[in-house]
Amino acid sequence: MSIQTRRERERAERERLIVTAARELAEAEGWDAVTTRRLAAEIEYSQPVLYRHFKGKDAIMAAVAVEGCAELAAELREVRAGSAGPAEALANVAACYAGFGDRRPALYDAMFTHAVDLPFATPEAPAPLREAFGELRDTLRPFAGEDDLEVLTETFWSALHGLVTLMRDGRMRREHHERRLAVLIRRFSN
Amino acid sequence: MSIQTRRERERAERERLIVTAARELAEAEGWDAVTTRRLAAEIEYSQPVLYRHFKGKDAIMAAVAVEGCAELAAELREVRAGSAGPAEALANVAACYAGFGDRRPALYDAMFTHAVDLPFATPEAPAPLREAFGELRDTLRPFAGEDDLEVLTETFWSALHGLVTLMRDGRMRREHHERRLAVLIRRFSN
DNA sequence: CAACTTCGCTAGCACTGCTAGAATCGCTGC
DNA sequence: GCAGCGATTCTAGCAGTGCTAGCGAAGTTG
Repeated sequence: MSIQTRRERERAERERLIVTAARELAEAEGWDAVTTRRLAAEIEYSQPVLYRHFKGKDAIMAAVAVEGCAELAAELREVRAGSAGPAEALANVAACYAGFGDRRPALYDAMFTHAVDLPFATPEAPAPLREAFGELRDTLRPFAGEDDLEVLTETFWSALHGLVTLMRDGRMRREHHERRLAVLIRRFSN
Repeated sequence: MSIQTRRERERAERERLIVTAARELAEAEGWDAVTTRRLAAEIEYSQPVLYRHFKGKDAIMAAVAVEGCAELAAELREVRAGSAGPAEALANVAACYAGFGDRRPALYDAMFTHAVDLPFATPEAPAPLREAFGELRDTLRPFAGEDDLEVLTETFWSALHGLVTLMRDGRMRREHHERRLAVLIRRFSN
């Protein structure tokens, strides 16, 4: 069985190599720069190798997206844990989310902008996605009041998502970002 | 001057023809189907003609986006005018905005998702964009309280934008849409 | 009616995601 | 140690993309 396992290990390693290369290339030069040729050159294999691991470019992006969600979830968790009280947690988590989207636009796009056939709002969604959403939900729990927590979280998430994307594409003035965040938090914290 | 004006008129007509064809094709089959070849065939000219009118495909999308904004502004204005009181106006305008995005996904994408080099949050922004934003602003004015109206409007817009895009791409459950809208409106109406 | 200007078209470039089939590698049994 | 065999990787190519150089055919002007 040794040969078999070694092959599987190598295969898994190369799969990670692909995802990592795709992600780094995207973060450095944007997704437009991530062509199958370029990516193949980066991992020092030929193009068809990519297709032995993933169904296509979109599947690679989906893998990157899952990785990104895991990272986002970790960042949110840390920030939430380091906050003194629900109000501070809400503000910190919101700022953290927005900062993440702003700091890693390509990664954020793969996660939440690019149309990708990942199951999202279902039990079959990859764990990292559910964890990231769970962080938001736990942060909002103290502020739910009579609202359904799940629905409230989706709404708050929507607002954060809008803030990130509209600002990043230059549709809203960057210099108002902090004030918009403040407004959002104030409106959602009672 | 007659020949000159006739030529300009013909040129303007063809420009409208291009924009209309692009828009209809996009709404019918999505932006992926709007290739320069396909579009050229649709208007019964050859490809290079497109480039005598627009710098490239993005510029055509931008023109479609401006048209879409004019339409959105008109819809919002009508709905707002037909509302009895600020609270109803807020609910109606929000629902109208979301409905617009959901009903015309391709058009909405050109306006607010696709990266396009239109000036947005500046005085030089095309009138339709400013009008659409103005409708939102006027709707929110009664609820500004101590918040800056411009900032508040941007924040509310972000939330609506997030609701539309995240739901449309399947990242949030469609069946919660009404409840999310209700939560958003309640949180922003005091 | 000839010269000219303007304009749209044909043909083609460099690139994209993706894939069939050849070639090469490493493992296996003799 | 080596021939044969499978699995795997590569070469080469397809059909499509946005975009453009330069030719040819109009319509316009003297």
